[in-house]
Amino acid sequence: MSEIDFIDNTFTKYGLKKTKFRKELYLLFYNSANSLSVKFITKEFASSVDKASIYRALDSFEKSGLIHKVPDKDNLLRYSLCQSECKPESHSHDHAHLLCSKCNETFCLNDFEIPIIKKHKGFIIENYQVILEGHCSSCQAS
Amino acid sequence: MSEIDFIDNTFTKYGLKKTKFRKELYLLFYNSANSLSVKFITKEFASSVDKASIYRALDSFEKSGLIHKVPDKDNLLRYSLCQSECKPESHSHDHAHLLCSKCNETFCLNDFEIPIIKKHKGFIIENYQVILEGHCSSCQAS
DNA sequence: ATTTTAACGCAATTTAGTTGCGTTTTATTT
DNA sequence: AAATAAAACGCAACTAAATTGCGTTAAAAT
Repeated sequence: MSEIDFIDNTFTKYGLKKTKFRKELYLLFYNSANSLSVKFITKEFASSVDKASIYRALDSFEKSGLIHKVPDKDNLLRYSLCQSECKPESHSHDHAHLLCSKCNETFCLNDFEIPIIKKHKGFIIENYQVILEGHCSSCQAS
Repeated sequence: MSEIDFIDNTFTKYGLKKTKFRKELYLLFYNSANSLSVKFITKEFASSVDKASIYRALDSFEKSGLIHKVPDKDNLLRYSLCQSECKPESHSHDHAHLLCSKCNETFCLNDFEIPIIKKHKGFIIENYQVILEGHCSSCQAS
């Protein structure tokens, strides 16, 4: 199945309209190894797409379970493609994220193993995330 | 050593001026089990202190190593008293935080054990945090 | 007591993100 | 294929968090 077909099927599956912009946006996530910040996405679509449309698209993608929020060094909105099969209202992303303090990128470390904990000192834990702060491979030279 | 003396010594140690507001602010952290949001702090000082002063105080406290940022459910600024001895530019908070999805509070779980990892797939990890999402004890009844 | 410096209040500004609304485009139904 | 319904769009206005400039006040050092 080609990328285009995959995106087409996915949009149909989640009842998303296939507009030029939204397909391109999803493709951007699909072809990106890392997470995408709103700033990056905005630049990518330059003046061709309004920011309101970008925010609304990201929001509906997230609600559909296509992408998920990831932590950002500056506390801004940042999203990453869902690897596992996510459904609306049941995102499950028990993998670690690395925030590079040099390039400010966020990387998903899908193979980072985390022990599953469900209770701790009276707290009921439903979901958790591990944020690693450091330097990514590209930023270690400088 | 009384609280007051402790705060006095700490302020001297880090070259912070002992103003009424800043001493009260630090005391607020000192007497609080949990983290404090800017909204809470603002309410606490009502109209007596300007928000600019609050933000500046928090910033200088953080730079001095007295408090550290903690994650917030709504991505807002939130701080917690440093437990270990932190120095400017070398905060180290390898403990977990629990974000309660009902009351939106953030709790530091200082006794939550995390295995120390320093390298992973080319990444150099300097610091990390674990964010647990769930319900705190007070919010389980409802 | 004087000077220096950090902290202050107030107001204006910046920036991320949201909302309202009329229009366009996609999907559905006839 | 044409008409209708529904989602997505652009534009502009708006909200709220956080920051900054600046003249004034208060604490620390001389």
